[in-house]
Amino acid sequence: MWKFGERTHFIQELQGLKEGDTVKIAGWIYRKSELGGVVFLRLRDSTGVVQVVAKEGSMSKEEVESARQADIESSLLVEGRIRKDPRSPTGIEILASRIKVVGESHDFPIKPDSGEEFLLDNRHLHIRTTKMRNTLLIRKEVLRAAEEWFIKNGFVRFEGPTFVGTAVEGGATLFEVPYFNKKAYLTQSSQFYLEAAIFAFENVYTIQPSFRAEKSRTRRHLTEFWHAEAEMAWADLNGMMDVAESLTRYISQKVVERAGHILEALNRKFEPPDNRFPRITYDEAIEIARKKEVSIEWGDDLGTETERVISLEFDLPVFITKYPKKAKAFYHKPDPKRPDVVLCADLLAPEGIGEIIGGGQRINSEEELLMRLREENLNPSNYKWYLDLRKYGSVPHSGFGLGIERTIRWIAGLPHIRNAIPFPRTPTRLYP
RNA sequence: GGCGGGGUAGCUUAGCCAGGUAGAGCGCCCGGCUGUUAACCGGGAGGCCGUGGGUUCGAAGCCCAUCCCCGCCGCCA
Repeated sequence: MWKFGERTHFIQELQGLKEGDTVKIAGWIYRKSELGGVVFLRLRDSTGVVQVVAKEGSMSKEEVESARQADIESSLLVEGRIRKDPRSPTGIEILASRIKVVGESHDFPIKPDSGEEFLLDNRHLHIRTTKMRNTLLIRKEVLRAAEEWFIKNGFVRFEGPTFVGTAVEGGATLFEVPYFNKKAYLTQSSQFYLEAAIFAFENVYTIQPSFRAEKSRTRRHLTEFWHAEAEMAWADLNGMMDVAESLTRYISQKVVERAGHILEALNRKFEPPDNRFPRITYDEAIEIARKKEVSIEWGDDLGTETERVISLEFDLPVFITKYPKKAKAFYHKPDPKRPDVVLCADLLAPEGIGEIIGGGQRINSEEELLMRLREENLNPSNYKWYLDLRKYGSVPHSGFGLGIERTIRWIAGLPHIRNAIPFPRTPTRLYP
């Protein structure tokens, strides 16, 4: 790890040292307790926490006093000797010979009993706390594992634009932004662009933010969320589910493998799914829901209640396939054997978390696509380039989008999706 | 868009139903303590009870309006 400034060791590296070794460490005051002439500082850096002891004998009275004046989150440079002492929280501590306050901090606002809204207003400071750092380290591993799976499986990374001219899905809510003398929108999915990319690279993926201007005040919605999307040439619905399942399993296994200790620190007992994910049809889902006395009409989209009831029936993530055509967006390919349903699949995470993946097989014939656009009262001229993709060597293809924050929420067991992202954006939150 | 809950000290909140001088814990400030672990002990400061109006001798509490926040449903990842 790169070291800058005067420090000789990261805190994690201290464990291997001998009693009496001289070190210079740098960090922020995590906790402080004073007792007469002794000041105990627990100093945190990005690798851990260690107790620093400031007392007369190894420091002047004035230096001890200046350590006493330093409050929580002050940044310090500490020079001292290693001491092994069972009274220290980690069994090791530093008897300071010099403490330099680099940046003062007075009355740090984040306190143990701070409320949710206060913490969100102070998110720029809250991310320093143990719980937030641990949560964001899980996020890091989820993103890393996702990227890694795609690379290992030969997918080509491809980015769609953030500014777009038209909606991907008719009806979905877009953020409008001024674009010189035109109107532009923030992308809500890169799907269409990935569909263009398969003709060049076959199997492609992207991991980038998507934006939805829905006033959804729930624990599973953000207006800006990170979206891992994949699109595969020649893949049918089952091929798509194989990819989605392999990716999801890989992410959950790698997070446990690399950050299992962090999940433990978050008090999360998480078993990565081992077995093959069940795949049930919409029709079967309706049956299960009705047995659990959820009233639902065939043709309705599955509500949150239905999804929860179904996901609680399985210990594993479960795919629900073949929804009624009218419940899904126009680009889903109707089942040739049964045209009132489409070849789509949603993946529901266990524990009532709900949908983390949505996808399916796309219509690959221009005629069929035009027909569906007209059925949905959409203007084909708005989809000119998308229709073009069906004119020049079209192939069967499928794809899906995975919600990164929803996946993090599931794996880390978070009550709310907003803690799965450093600076959440919701209908009411644009600060900090 | 529909339904429900809530705004009281820097933070977390009690008090509201049954109107009568606004209370606690934490934090903060001062003092004490040479082994603290979210230290402990003593003292202190800090509130137009979201905002505007009404009822009343008297409103944090009742009534009306309004702003803001949170959750659930819908929509979705």
